[in-house]
Amino acid sequence: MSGAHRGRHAVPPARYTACQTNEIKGMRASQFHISTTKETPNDAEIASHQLMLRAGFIRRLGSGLYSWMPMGLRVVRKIEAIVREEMNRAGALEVLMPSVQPAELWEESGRWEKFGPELLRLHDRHDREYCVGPTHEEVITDIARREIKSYRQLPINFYQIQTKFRDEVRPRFGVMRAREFIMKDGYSFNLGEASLQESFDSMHVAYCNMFDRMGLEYRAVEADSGSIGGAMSREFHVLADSGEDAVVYSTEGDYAANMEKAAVVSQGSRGEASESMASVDTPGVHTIAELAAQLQVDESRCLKTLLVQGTEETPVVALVLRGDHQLNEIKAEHLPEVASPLVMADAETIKAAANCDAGSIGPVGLNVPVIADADAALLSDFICGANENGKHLTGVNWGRDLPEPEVRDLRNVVEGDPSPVGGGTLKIVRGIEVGHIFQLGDTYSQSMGATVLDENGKPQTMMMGCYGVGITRIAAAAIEQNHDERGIVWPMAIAPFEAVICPINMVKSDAVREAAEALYAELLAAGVDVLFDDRPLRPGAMFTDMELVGIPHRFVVSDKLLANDEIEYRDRRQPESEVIARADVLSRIV
RNA sequence: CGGGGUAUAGCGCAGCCUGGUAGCGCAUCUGCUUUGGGAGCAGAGGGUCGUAGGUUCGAAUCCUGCUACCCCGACCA
Repeated sequence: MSGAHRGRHAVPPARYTACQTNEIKGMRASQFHISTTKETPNDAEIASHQLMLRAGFIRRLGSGLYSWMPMGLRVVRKIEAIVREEMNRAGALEVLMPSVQPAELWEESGRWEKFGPELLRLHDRHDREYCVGPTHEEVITDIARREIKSYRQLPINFYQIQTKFRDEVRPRFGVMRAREFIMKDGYSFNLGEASLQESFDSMHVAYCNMFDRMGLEYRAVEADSGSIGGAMSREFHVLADSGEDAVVYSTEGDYAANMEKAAVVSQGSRGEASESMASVDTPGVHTIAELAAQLQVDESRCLKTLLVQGTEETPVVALVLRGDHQLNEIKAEHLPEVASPLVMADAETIKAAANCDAGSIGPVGLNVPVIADADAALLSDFICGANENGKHLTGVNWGRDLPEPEVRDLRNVVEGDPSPVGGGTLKIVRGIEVGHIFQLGDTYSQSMGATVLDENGKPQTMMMGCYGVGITRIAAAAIEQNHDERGIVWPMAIAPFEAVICPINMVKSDAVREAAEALYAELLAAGVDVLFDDRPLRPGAMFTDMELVGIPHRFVVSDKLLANDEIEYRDRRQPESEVIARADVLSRIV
């Protein structure tokens, strides 16, 4: 085609080259904006928030609202570039949808009602209702139903990288949980489950590629798919001690799951009853810890009984767990007998149902349905509340002193539990959720009428998958995982600059200036994204700044070193610097 | 939305208890010196003390309302 049209141009058209963010490489510090602080802002709680503020990456505008400053934006752009490349490589197509969305679409899907106050709603001058998009299922489904008419156009996967707004109850931790944030959201449209599974699998691979390239330690875990139902769902967590989620993984095999989802495999069998049931006085005992301490027994021999809201037929349900175990609320609210979302019974309800206060409830003689966790059901000669304030029962046995309970998996897994898949035992670590992929099925396509004609000319509702990545959250998560007492330690792929040149006393030494300029030119030519710190700063201030900002490679140029044709090199992760030959510079980074 | 806390210069804080007209460190600006781990000296600029009202001769300080922000519990990338 170029040949056919060339003749129409008096001058040959310019040759367009690929333009990616990374093409704009290099910077002189004197031409940039670096604003670091020595002191930690007092409202920043976690390391990433503190360091991003101190290093001048972000500035707060209002609650949950942050501006990205030039240094920080470089990180965001690099993360975006990696995400974009991996999405494109997986065959997804980039679009850009409006962030303001008409209410009508949300009414069609039913979410205008369902999505509570987290949805920021607004009116235009004609008093029409809109929302600022927290996500884009409605818009993309609207696009798909207009654009996609034939099964021949499927499968197709659209994505965008865009600002989202969620009116979080409590924004915190800086950009980790902001109200406005940048997200990559993608949506696949498929004909049939098998095709959906293929799209899902390809996204799983793409996500692994992204996080691998970013140099992050992460885990893909099984997750609860929420109200949508039994569809496939995977969360991607960056591992960091400050993470808000508990991630469970097996010491052997690939099993990994969110704590919410991790299944307990109950083992062992119930012992013989050897004691007879007796009542003991336990004045002032309200917790399992107090009970175990007073009776000199292990918490695992005690039962805790929680009353929760049930259904219309049985408004109150008792959930029974071993004293040392924690209730898994997600598992509980999935039970048909239990209200969803889970609501703990209030003091009045407890009084009415058990005739006592919260610290003294027990399953014996309790006139509500009793559902026991599998491990609680295995206990014999156990201790539990007597449904009378200040009293507990000892030597209690299922089947003898009270009916056998309904048995379910109700608890959180604990470290050392057997893995439900593939052997090994479970470990628990903290994670920050930075990605989530799941199969939506036909939830939106059904309610919004997104169909295609199949090969028989029959309309078929498309299946959908939904794939999210928290771009700005990744920046924060990467810092949580990679920092030390001096500042940030960026992985190379998402560092604001890959290397920095620090000249010593350049204002006085033309030799240092010339050598630093030459090194800058050489690194740029080699394609290194390098910052030339040409500010007239003393060395200490310069080093401290660059370590706070977290640039992975540092080259120091000084008269002393130049005399031997040497450069000092320091890897940000290493405790010491080393002197290397001038000629070896490139070998350290490229 | 419940519970707790804070609001004084760009940032971090003192002053408040016991009212008398605002101070320290960092940062900023000027000059000189300094230059391998956040330099020193000298000087300068910058605050209607969150906001509205009340008490008082007089309020940063005492009282009341409001607002904003932060922290702890139910949501999510």
